[in-house]
Amino acid sequence: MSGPGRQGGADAPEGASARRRTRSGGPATIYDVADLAGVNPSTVSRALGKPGRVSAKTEARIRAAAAELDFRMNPMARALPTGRTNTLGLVVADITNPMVFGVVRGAEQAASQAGFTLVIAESQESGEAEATAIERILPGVDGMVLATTRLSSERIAQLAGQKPVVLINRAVDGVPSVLPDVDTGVRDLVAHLDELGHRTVAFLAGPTASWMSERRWAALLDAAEQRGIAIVEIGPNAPTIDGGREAYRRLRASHATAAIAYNDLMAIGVMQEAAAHGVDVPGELSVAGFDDIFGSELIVPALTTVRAQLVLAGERAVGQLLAMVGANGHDLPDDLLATTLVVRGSTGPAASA
Amino acid sequence: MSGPGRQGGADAPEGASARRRTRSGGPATIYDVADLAGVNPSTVSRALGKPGRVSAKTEARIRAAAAELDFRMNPMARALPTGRTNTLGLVVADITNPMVFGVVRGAEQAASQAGFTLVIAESQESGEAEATAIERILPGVDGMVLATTRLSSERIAQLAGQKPVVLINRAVDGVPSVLPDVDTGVRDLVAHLDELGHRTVAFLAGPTASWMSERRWAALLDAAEQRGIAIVEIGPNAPTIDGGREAYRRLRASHATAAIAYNDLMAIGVMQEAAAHGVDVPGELSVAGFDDIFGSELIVPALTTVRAQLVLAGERAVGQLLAMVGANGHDLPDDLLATTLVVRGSTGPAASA
DNA sequence: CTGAAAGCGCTTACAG
DNA sequence: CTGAAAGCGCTTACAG
Repeated sequence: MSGPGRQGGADAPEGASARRRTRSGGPATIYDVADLAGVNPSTVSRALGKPGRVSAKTEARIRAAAAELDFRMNPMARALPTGRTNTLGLVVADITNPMVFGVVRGAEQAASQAGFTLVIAESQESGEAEATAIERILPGVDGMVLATTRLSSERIAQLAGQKPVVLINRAVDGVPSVLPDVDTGVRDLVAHLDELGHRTVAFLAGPTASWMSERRWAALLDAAEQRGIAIVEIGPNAPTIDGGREAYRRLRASHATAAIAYNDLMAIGVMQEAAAHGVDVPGELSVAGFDDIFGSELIVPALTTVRAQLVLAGERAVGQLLAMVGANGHDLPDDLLATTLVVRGSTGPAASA
Repeated sequence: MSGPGRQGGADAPEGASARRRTRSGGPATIYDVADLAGVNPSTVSRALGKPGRVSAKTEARIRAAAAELDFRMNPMARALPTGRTNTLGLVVADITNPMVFGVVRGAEQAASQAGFTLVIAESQESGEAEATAIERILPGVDGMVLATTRLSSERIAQLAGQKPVVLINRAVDGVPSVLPDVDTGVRDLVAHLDELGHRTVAFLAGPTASWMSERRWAALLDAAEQRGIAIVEIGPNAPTIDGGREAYRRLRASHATAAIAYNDLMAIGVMQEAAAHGVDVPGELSVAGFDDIFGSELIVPALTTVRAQLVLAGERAVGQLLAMVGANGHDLPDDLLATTLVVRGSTGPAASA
């Protein structure tokens, strides 16, 4: 009634007029394009598939016909004979964890830039759910990146035997992975606490199945030993704000003057619980985390943390994957991702014992 | 060397022994299953496709064979004859905006619960990029949800003509959408500010193409007029922390005693800039936002905001979509999603003029 | 450079 | 209830 549209007459959108010339009335296929261009369907396939395998003028005619018909290659049909779907899978533990945002963004960008589609699945921190999600996604992808997976090494190796797999924050023999340089960041963090006079610190571990939690713990153990600092591990805990809150009591019972949480979410939980108990951070308790997620800078005091390059991790992981599926000639650096200690307000001089 | 595995002998994993019985050496197909079960491939298809169309004993035999061969239906092959991919698309403006996390999670859960795969694409706040992303994703999905799209209504209507489309935070004639009850939340927020004595407030708008920014502004205009409160719109602005920071100067120039930002991210930016200028929130300036994202509660003072039900929005959107593609019998409520004013520390009595 | 044919792994009328 | 056949929209040797 009001405004243009609805008419569908002379100036109808391309889509509408294009549809008329179609065999089935549905979207155009290479047969429709072939008809319009006056060539064999196989020639259309070649012209649109890889460039330069068809004479320039034929290709031009075909492209014109394709444009006119608003032709779009059917990815399912293409996948059948080739076995390649042009789709990559990304499975993350908890899509709600700010830590994964960076990974997802990096992965999505790298994938779409290469003309690949990204399918995403969430494991919800459960090995069961993760296995199911992978099962569902596997047949439709050319490869997948597993970020902070909770799967067993055996299962991962088995998956990697079926399709290209790249790991983020997890190492398994024979499976490529993108890993941060944990040691450097941890060493800096422990040095920082040492300088502040902390003699006993606690590590609030993540979930049992978290490889990265163990990795961080191992690095902390080394660094603390070297400096003669007492260190204890408390956990396992859920890698969430609530997990941090729940660990608070045991943390205080340990009499540690500084807490290092498996990730920023847990560190934030500890700070909230401290505030609820009237315990000053960093006056009475220093708190540090890992990752530097959105929010770590907002909380007061702002959180001291070991920053990870999450977007880069996502990018590199799909870069690797693309190389493995033969879709990419990029040179792939396989060094560890640098890690940075970001000192903010949540760490301070050790409370006098 | 160390530990089990590598042998591939008698106790080899299912996958390995299964692969032997396969025609091509690759993954099993229905033909392999048919051979093993001694039936026609079409019977395998029926048995595994829809239940109860094959005799119980045949079905049992087929399932056993399928399990033995570790058979997984090839989704591409299935999609070709049926035209259905069992995949849904989700396109979001900025995957890095905490506001989308909830949507993604809700969508992913609803989709996977229905046995659907979720493909995700990011438009990066650009209509161009969004169009490209949609183009790339469209042929492979049964339908898509567009969250906070920047596309024109015409383009959206056209898309909706090709495949099922459900909108989140956007209304277009004839296209189903999941929308929050903006008016209620806004009314409560304005009442709250009125009670605190604010006589002039500013709205920091989002991007030009944001339907929701206009919607919120319209509701604010109504509510402010009714209460005789002066209101001005400042913008457009990027819907980010930086966007909020950049709007700060114009905000202060307006002499408004309270700022309502298009979203929480912008509100946080305003608060950061206020802090940088030594302006006390809420003593000298009240600030409020929309959505209640992760982080709004962490910042100090905590942010007063109009909470949206993001996870629910994601769930409902794919619920709708599933119904449209005929994959779901759920009854679909189409009421507006309730909105809640969450009063926290960032709003207080109006600074005396 | 281009055509004609076979095949990718399923589904679905059509018979029986 | 089950088989045999055709077809979904592409790609890719194989000829010419």
